[in-house]
Amino acid sequence: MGINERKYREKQEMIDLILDASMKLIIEEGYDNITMRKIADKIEYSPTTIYLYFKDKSEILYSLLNLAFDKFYEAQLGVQNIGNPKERLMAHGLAYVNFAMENQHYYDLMFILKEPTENMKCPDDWQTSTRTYDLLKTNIKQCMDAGYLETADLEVIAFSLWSLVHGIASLMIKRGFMIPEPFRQYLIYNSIQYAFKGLFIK
Amino acid sequence: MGINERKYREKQEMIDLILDASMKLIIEEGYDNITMRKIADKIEYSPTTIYLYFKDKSEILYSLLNLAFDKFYEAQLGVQNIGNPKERLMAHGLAYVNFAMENQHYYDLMFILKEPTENMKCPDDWQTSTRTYDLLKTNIKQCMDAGYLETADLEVIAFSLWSLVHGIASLMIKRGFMIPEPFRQYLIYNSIQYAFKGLFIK
Amino acid sequence: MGINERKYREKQEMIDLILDASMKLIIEEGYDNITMRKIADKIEYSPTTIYLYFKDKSEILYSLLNLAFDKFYEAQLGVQNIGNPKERLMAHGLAYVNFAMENQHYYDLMFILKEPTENMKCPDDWQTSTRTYDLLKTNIKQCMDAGYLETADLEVIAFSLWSLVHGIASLMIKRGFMIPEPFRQYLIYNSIQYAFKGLFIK
Amino acid sequence: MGINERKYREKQEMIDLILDASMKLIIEEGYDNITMRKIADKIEYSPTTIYLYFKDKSEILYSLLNLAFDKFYEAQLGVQNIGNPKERLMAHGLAYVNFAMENQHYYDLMFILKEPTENMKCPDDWQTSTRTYDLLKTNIKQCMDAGYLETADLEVIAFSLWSLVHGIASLMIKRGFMIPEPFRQYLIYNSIQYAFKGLFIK
DNA sequence: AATGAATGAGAGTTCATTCAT
DNA sequence: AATGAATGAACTCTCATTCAT
Repeated sequence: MGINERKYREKQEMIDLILDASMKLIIEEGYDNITMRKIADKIEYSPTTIYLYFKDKSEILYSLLNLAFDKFYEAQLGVQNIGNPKERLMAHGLAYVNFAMENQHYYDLMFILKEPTENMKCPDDWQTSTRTYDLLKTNIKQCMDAGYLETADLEVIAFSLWSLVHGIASLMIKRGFMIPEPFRQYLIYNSIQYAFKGLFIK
Repeated sequence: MGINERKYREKQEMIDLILDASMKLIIEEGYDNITMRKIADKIEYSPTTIYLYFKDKSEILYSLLNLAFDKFYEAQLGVQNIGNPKERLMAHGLAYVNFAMENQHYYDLMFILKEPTENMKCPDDWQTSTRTYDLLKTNIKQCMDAGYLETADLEVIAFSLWSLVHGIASLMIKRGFMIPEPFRQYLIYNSIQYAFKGLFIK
Repeated sequence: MGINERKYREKQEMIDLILDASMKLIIEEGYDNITMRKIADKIEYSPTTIYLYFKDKSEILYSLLNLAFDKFYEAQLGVQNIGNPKERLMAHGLAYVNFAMENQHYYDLMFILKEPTENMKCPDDWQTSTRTYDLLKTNIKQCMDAGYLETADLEVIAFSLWSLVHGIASLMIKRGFMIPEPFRQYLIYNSIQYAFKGLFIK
Repeated sequence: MGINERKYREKQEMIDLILDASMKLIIEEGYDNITMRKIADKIEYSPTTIYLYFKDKSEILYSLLNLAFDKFYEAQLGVQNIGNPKERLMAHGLAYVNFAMENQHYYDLMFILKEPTENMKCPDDWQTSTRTYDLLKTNIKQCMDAGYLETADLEVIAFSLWSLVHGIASLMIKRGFMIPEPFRQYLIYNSIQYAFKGLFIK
């Protein structure tokens, strides 16, 4: 049992090593400049070795994407223990953008880059990505029920809010480098405040 | 003079020919499936010829980007003759998203894809892209002055609104295919309405 | 002694297992699509294990070849109990082609494919393959002695007959798929008849 | 015109160069040990260059095959001016085997190796290979008409004769190295004589 | 006896680019 | 002005094989 466990652990470590290296490469050289050889170089193994742990390149990228969605989902769960629905919804928005800013490359992978999702063959895993959207809808629904938001089509409100935070996040990721730091935070925080504030009716 | 003019004109025509073909290829096969050979095939010249008009591949993409920004700017100018600032601002938002939806590949080029802007060496051309942002700010300012919007930091409002429309546009471009058509338009229109409505105070 | 015997028997079983799997693979996927990994998969052992029983891949193929020659020889022995030399010789020819048709991959291995024999290092085992030729010569000799065949150089007659049946067999194996089944049998049988008939003088 | 002609000629020369090198490689290292890189090395060009003249590897092999069939057909045409049908038919058989012996690797390509024909996508070119068979049938038919051969199913006789010469040829190619030279010729010639002689009725 | 881990060598192919003409 | 010819560098992936355990 001990032996199998160790082997399993070692296998997992190798997988993580490869995924880590791949992610770093994406960060350093961009999504479509990663090659099997570069990954191999980074982990100091031969390219062949990677194929012992991943069927092919797309499986690596797919794993990376799933990892990102998991991290993402967990980051959002953090706000769910806020009792007041209004505060919770606002916190949710902020958490969304904060996650994006702190994990820009994961966010890129999930919501900006085109290829990863295009190359994904098994879209049954889309649930991984809709989980979070459902969370948002729940929070909005509770705001509506508690009278914080005007009664309206839930889909519209949800898409509206998602667009807002996604817009902020992706603009910041793509253009943020042009905005000096203290101001960047200010802009993020107040934009969310400003837009959300308008929506609440009490 | 006549000769030089003709030569200049011919050179311009060739440049346009190449850019047109490149854009078509992007539309047909996606940004990173364009190759010099494919461009050459499309214009029915040899690959070598392209190098007489463009230093290298990235210069083509850079030109394409500038072209996109021009088209984009012009599309937005269309709403400027609306007299009422509130209506004008709302129309601006809609025009933004509509342009994005109707010119998804241009929009991609400008605001979503990573490489084109990364490979761009001379960012002094950023002005091309800020022109449009200035337009937005002007419209917001006039709304504020006319009492339609609460007085607040112009930068915050502008970024907030840009985020919203950019969010809508980019989500639709990346995920829109999952949403059936009549509902897509409904979602776009009402999301904008919903978010903007909250901001106006009269 | 018992222990050693058991070990020897086990070793033999493993060798057979590997050879069986290899032959099946040849049949299923063709001679040069066999890989050590596929053999290993088929026998549900690791690729490494195979190397405990065979020096390398070519040794497997060599063993397979020997196996084929044995099977081949035995198949021909079947006609030896026919008393009449003329009938026996004709039966021999038919048996030859029938074996080839029913064991196309073995036949391929022995007489058509190039690599197996080329890679074979120890051609002292050629005797395995000449055994059968000797059988043919014996049968021809007896036909000559019994006055069924004109007296002539035995080597010439033997080579002539071998050529005929080998020609039929290999053409059928390589091109047979183009000939619809009932006609294929007809062609095989009658070609042999036709050619042999000419040779017999009574 | 002169220029185009020269270019065309140079292109042809390059194609021939590649085909020659490929054929030599097949001779030296066997059909499935040829690689694009080895061909490139042999002609002292880069691998990429080959792709300027051939779509891919299989196109090279396909060309080689066609070349072989052409050569083969022409070799047989040589006997057609022999007036007497019987002599012509016998000469045909000899010419067949002689071609095979003198162009063993072409013969291999056409009639022995499995892959080339398997990998060929466009079997509409099979006519190239049936041309020769038709020639054989014509000669047989004329022998029958002239009373040299018993009246029988033409398909049977043709297949019978083809099998004979193909058998001789392929055995010689595969096993010929074991037979010392003066005897090899003797064997070939007399086997054909022996087998044919039996068939003729006058 | 058996294997998991690892690898070097090599496969076919594509790309942006250059050079001589 | 235009191009045909050529290439180096790179790509993903597969194979037989070995070594330590």
